[in-house]
Amino acid sequence: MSDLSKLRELFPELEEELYNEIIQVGVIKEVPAGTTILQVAQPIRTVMLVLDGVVKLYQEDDEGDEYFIYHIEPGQACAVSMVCAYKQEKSTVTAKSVTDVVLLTVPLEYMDKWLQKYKSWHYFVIKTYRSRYEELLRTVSEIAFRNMDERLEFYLKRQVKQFGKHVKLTHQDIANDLNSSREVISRLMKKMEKNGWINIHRNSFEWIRD
Amino acid sequence: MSDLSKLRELFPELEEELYNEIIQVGVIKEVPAGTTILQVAQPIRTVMLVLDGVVKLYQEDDEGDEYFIYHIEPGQACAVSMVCAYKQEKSTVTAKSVTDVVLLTVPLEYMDKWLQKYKSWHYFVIKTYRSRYEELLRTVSEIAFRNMDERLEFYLKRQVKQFGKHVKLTHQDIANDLNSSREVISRLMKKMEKNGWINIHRNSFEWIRD
DNA sequence: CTGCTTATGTGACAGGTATCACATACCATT
DNA sequence: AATGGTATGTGATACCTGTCACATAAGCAG
Repeated sequence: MSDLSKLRELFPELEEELYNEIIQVGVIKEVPAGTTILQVAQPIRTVMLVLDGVVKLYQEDDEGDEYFIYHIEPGQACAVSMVCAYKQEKSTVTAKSVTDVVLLTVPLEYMDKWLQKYKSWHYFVIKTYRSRYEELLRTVSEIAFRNMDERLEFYLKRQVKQFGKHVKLTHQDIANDLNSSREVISRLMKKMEKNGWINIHRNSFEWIRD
Repeated sequence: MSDLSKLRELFPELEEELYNEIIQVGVIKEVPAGTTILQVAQPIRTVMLVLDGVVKLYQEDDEGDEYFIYHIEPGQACAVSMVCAYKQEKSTVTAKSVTDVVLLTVPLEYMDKWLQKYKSWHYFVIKTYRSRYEELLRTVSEIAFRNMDERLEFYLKRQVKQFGKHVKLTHQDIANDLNSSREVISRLMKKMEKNGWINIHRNSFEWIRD
């Protein structure tokens, strides 16, 4: 399949002329699983569209602790790379490929140019911010109000939704994403297994409820 | 001062024709301090621009617990009321007037109409989302990584920045905003007073450091 | 099969914070 | 000045979760 038709399929809301521009100036990047794609601390000079694979976004603090925020899927753009275009705050957001990923990177100057030129791009940018804003609100609510067991459940469900009932993550991975510790996660997951919610395997778990 | 010139002053980036439209279709609402202005749970049919006073945005959960997110000042719009235009998720965001507030409310249908018609409105909407998105990221980072003493410091500094060195809030108010309890806040503030950061008064405190 | 590496299980303990109980202090009103 | 209502101070206690120590189990390489 050509890049053009793939773009059309993944981003169906854009204008025909814009597809052509994207193809012309965009650079396809293939990134293996586990690569750090961007960090807010470093100035970013490109906007990224995800064509294939899953990218994970998380906050990182000074001591290297992480907190999982959300996934970016094919057909979505990285709101952070759009934010970075402008002023840079201290918050250290990091994007990492969870699977092998295919990105389309566009130099930042086109971001503004296209905002001037294409209505569809405008809507796309607004849509991206809007949905990410909502997602962040939900995350705030989770951390602010819920205990670890509830947050773990919410987290696991998100992973299952993204990757299917059989999710390949160690307890340590999960603990990192929730800024918790392995032992806590192991204990809570054991409890979930006893309650018949999941099966625990080595390096993975399986959601067997709902 | 006329509404028009006030608009121009507060929202200097908009187009002349748009100012006129806003004046024509917008409704000025004066809201006393302490009023709940919007809740995501209820469908919202207007976009709100703040002309005067301070609006506070916070998350609320089922049991009525709150978590302070950010302030909306004159010259800013409520990103939530823009989000609400579209799909509605479970998260219950509430906006409340902290001081007496003057709002300009615009029926939601103009949101889209103006996006079609005015470039400046597009930029304004994007700017609003972008800055709120950044703010939310910082909030996530605070709750995820910091203990109550650090979050309290961050919170108090924001209040000081917004209202000046002398802030009128009881310990109970603060505890509500941070989803903590009065006793905890009292103890931590006592410690801050001992360290020479603040003076504690009845119903208020005073920032005396930095 | 054996041993090595990594993942998971589990008890003991510690620190942070929520909760309860109650004391004290401040302010407005009479 | 006395009273009542509200705000603040403070100890005791309990729960949640992070940490340490170590045991057990699963998979891989030889």
